[in-house]
Amino acid sequence: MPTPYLPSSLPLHQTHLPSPPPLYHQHFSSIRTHGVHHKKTQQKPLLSCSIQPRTTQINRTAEEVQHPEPNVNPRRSGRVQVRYLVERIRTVPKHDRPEFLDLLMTQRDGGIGTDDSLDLNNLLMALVLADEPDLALSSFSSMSSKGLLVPDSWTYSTMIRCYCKKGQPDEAKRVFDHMVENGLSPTVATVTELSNSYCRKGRMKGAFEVFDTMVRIGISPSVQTYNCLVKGLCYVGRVEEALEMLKGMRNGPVKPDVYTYTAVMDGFCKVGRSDEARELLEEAVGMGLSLSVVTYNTLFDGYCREGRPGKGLGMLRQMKERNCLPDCVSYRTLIHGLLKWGKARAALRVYWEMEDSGFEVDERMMNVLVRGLCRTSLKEGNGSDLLEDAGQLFSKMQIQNLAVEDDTYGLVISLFSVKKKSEEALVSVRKMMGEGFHPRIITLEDVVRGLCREGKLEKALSFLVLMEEEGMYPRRRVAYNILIEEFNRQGMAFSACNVYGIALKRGVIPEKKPKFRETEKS
DNA sequence: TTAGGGTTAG
Repeated sequence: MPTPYLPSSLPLHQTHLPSPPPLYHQHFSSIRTHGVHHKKTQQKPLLSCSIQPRTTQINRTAEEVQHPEPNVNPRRSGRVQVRYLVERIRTVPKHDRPEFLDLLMTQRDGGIGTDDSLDLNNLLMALVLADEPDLALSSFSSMSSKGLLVPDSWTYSTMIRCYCKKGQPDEAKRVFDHMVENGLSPTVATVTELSNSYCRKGRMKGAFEVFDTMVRIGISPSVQTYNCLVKGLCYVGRVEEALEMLKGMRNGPVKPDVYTYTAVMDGFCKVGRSDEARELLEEAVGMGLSLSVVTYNTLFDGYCREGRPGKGLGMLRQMKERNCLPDCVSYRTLIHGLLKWGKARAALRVYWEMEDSGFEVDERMMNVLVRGLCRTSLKEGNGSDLLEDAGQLFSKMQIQNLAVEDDTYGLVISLFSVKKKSEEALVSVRKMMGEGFHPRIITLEDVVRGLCREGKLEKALSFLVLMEEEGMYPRRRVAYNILIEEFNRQGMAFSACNVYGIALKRGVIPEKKPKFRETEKS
């Protein structure tokens, strides 16, 4: 397949410059209107002509009417024009954008309604910024093939960005090589992006090739360039090499910064070497770097993964002492980690702290937290004091209109049932079903058992019948057994008989039989 | 000239 960045009609010879012919260059920076156009427009280059005031323009498109001009005054300055174009592109629905571009390019004023010419490089850049790399590439092809645009350094850099954004480093590399062959020098940012595009795919060979080329052609790598490589090495598990690179940087001209340290630390954390990551953190402090919250968060995650969330908790204190404020991610990471390792109480304390610090706790987090509290409380048995906390959070979710997930409902209902709060359990079952969830059988059995334990046998029975009618009860026999057993235990043999009869009537033969005591039998 | 590159969670 031909690559769109080099259309066959592209006047390549003209780009073989170190320095372009003067006349050409004149056009280059402003209008980029080359090739032969319609006779009518030859006097005025297609895209650079000035136009009449906007009021006299009759043929305004529907889009223009619908979307009033952004309040920007486009001047020739590239930055302003790019920003203006980005805003305009964003006002157009995605599927209308190709058509909108055609319009922009065919309108005599370049569609920007001012005296300024439309700089096609700006347009391409605007497309990239509006997250339209494909459109930028196809526009580039058609511009080139129509002879409207002869690419310069900036055009190529924009193309490189497009391909990187699309996750196509090889395509980007081809543009880069083409630039190098033609003596055009991309900036260090562009080359870094290219190298990073390889890193993100774990293709370190490609990344280092780009790095070598940049050094060869005299572009000095920046700290960002190194950081991308460091991160790439970690990504493919080559953490030792990443560490070596960091050490090399300490003695080299480009010193490591907090990003470098964080990247290597993350690498170590991801392979279960959080303690070494911690050592790096201290080393960074020793170098006078001021740590970011991300650095700490990385370590929190590492400790939590390793099953040592308590270590993370200690670091939370330390970071505050060092005047680094925790953020949402810090709290979320720790809460998740603590819950994962069964430290529900500690998680709850972190949650309170998070709330006190003014952070919003999202739906998912609340669900996870409530479930964690319920699980721990159920495990701890009767002595557990967590029911109250779980209940409080659960009602808070409802007050705040946060969606309760079905598993959360299930655990809360079980906990209510076990803790002799059957009425609450019933309310929640109703609510859960009202939201279209189907309680699990085990949940329903917990409810029945709970009602029995509280002596609400009639209620248990009618609950059972109701659930059956709702089609919720495939394992009915178990529930009837629970009821019969409970009636037996309480010496209510006639009620047990009653249940047994109902079960039979409904086509279930319970394993448990009503038990009459001696006195009752006689 | 103009834009643009690097760090954290589930």
